[in-house]
Amino acid sequence: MNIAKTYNPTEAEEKWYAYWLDKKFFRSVPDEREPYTIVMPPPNVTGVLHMGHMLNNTIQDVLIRRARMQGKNACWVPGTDHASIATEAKVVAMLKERGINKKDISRDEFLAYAWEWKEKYGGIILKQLEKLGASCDWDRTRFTMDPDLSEAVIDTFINLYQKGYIYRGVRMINWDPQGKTAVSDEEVIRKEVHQKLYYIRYQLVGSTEIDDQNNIQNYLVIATTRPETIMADSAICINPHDERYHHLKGKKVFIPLINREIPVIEDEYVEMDFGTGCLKVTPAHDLNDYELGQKHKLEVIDILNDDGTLNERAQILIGEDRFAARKKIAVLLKEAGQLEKVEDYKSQIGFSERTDAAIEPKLSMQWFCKMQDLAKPALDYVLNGEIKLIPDKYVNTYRHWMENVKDWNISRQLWWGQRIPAWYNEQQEWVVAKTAEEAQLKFNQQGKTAAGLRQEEDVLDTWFSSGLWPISVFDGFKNPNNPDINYYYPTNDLVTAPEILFFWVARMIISGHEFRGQPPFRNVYLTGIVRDKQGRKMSKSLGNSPDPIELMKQYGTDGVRVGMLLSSPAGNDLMFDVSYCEQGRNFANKIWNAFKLVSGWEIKEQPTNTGDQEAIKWFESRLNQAIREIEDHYAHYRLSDALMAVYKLVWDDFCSWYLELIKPPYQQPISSVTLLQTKSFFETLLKLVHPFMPFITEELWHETFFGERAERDCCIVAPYPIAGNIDERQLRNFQVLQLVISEIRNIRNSKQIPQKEPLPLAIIATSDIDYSRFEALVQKMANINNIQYITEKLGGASAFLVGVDEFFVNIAGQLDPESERVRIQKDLQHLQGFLKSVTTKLANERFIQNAKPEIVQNERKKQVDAEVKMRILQESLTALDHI
RNA sequence: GGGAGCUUAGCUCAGCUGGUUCAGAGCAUCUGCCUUACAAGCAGAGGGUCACUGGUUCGAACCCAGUAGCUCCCA
Repeated sequence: MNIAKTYNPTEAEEKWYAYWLDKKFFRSVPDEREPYTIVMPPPNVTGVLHMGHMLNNTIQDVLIRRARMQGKNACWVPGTDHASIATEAKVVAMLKERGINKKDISRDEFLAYAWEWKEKYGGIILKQLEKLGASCDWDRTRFTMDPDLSEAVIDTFINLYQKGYIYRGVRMINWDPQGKTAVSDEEVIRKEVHQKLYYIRYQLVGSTEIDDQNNIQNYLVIATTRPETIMADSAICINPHDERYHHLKGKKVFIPLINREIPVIEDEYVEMDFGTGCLKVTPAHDLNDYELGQKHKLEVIDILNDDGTLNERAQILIGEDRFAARKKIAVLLKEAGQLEKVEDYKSQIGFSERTDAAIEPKLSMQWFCKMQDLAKPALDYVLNGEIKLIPDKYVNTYRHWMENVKDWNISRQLWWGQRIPAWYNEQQEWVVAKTAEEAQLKFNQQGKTAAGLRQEEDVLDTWFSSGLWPISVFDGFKNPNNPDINYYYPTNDLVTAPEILFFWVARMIISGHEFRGQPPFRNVYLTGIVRDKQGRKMSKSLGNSPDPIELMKQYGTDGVRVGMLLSSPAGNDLMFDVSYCEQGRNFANKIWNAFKLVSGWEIKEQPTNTGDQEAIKWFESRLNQAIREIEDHYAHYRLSDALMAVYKLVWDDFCSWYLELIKPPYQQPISSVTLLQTKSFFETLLKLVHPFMPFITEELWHETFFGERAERDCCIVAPYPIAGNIDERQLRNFQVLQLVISEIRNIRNSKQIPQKEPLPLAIIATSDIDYSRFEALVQKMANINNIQYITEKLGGASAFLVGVDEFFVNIAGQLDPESERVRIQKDLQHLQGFLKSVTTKLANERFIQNAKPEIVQNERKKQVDAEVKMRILQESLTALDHI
């Protein structure tokens, strides 16, 4: 048999991925089988594969491959999303490099460049997923801006508008002055920032006042982190209960530098112990102030331009950037004697997820989606278990969010994306319509002019389109009754990150309910965040993320997949370290070598011997037992546990025990019956391993050792193993046998007896185990040359106890009675403690009364067992005295 | 400030409905082996006050309360 010494992943990976594609194993079309569907969370079209994708897509591939092998019609839909802000930023950057300014070109020209960019770079991440072995149905690849999907977005917008969910309004929004667009609350990242708190004097209008200390008080002091916004102040607010400021009630003050008059108002909103207790109210530039302003009907003065510079309403520092203005105004205030002091101050500031610019609260006309009514049924799906979150600790988080949901700002001041289907006339009146013609018609119907018709400039938030993903990928909007959507929807599992539970998952559930009356999926598996060894999130800026493609080159794709999964329980962060991949690679190598061993055996037509029979009988049961365990792990989405169970089954049970048990002596043939059995075991193992390690399993599957394979006889579609009968007695006997062998090896080890030197074994068997059937196995595994059954203790031998049977290894004078005694006494002591705890328990009446009968029964059995063992050990101790 | 969660071996994590002296796995470590499948390996071994303090219970890693430390989400 000509087989390489170690497994060569690269070759196998290319070969089999191409083969699978060629044979269309990933392709899914509706048929009579049970469907199993996953829609891939569409990665950002600007993205390149990172460790998070690796984890996420490995999990999806494991699930989909297992389902496929289980005979389900497995469909995994891949795709990308158009990522408005990120892509637009990339395109703007590309144009800049070519010397083109976005301002100088038309929307259509810009979009042409954007599509050019998308065609060129947009497919990278999907190609990379192929390397990972992702068995997606690539024929179904979708992009959120594909014509059909875009149309679905537009239709949905119109539909929601007609139902009254979408409205237009001036709101305080999160403005990204760098991206020059609004971003949703979820796209704002809060960070703690060191700032300064400026204490500024506002001169009172008119009379002077005398304070408690008889000082003339002709000003008040406010504390703010944003002195550059004082020009936008509409009022000063005090708490009505604040006795320090009763004298200010009904007064007016001058804004420093510009000397505009503003009133002092009262509201309990003001915290008396924060700052000075006087709050400047700036409705245009702070959310809370805006609400306060609404309540008190204050003037709204917006002094900022879209790019974050001050406008003419500021009166001073016009054209300066907000941060430059802050520094300058501090100087101006100081010069004017209005700056009392400056303190250091730490606070949370929002930053744009995309551009990292400090978010500016800004009043703006935006499109909103009312969420409260939509959220209700979406919450219920999760609360009543129709959709399961895994792990379920996220149910609470989800509920909290859904119960306190705020209206969703769906408009973005960008060009790349689906343009909002709203139309304005020259009067700034507007209608919602799919086309210009329809808009015109609508204006006319309303008796309004359609003159100067122009479409809304803004596009819709990307999440608006990805929220439709599970329906739109199956064309469920235009053709709500098409065979695909009817067959695949609702999908089964969604695998995604907890960070986008609300961004995305909640919105898919909302759309699912709204447009199909059904949830989009049954289970949401939330993966953790991939972190580095020190627990830091992997990021480009830290440079602590390994390149996945490099990793796969180095450890093999199978190795990396195993590495990713080994320590990633659902919802828990994964402290990634390459050593996991190493472990994965080693596992691949182990399987490879096991195959090398088995495939190299000479066969002889001869009956199996007893040892082989027992080993086969045992492994068969062990295998079935393991299959059940693995099933249970899968059923609970404990993928790393399922993998570990497979790992141990292959490495420990199959390689370390089974193969060693049946391994013929050097250059001796093996019985054909045993080999046939082993071959079948091996195939079963390959199938169990396949979802985790698709490549090496497929490679070995086609080795001629397993016989000729038909063209479509591949591991990827081989029927997934189903657990058969388990012979409990055989498993128990083997546990004893393994302990015996282990004890003998231990004696050999501690006594420094060479491996090659055979030893004799004597047994006092009082249990019901028929050791004669296992003689050959013990001899082989522990290098025993002679087994005797005795009834009297064997003096001068090293003795040990397994269960209630006693074993003696004659180590020819090497026995050290003293250390034996110590060992036995240690055992005895242990048993004494054990027995004591059992007997006190049994002596306790309340235990007998309260504990379940089987527990009591078990305690009695423990008592008897311990007593028997102690008697035997005691006898051994006296026997030692007679040497 | 509000909410959720975590703390078990050197590391990463299991431990379901309290019931073996229940403390477990993988990796790492140590010892001995180049034994014809595999040194990317084989055979053994050591290692923990289950964060802390109380309580409930016949019985607590598990239930309850408090304390400390950490993480995440929201404001």
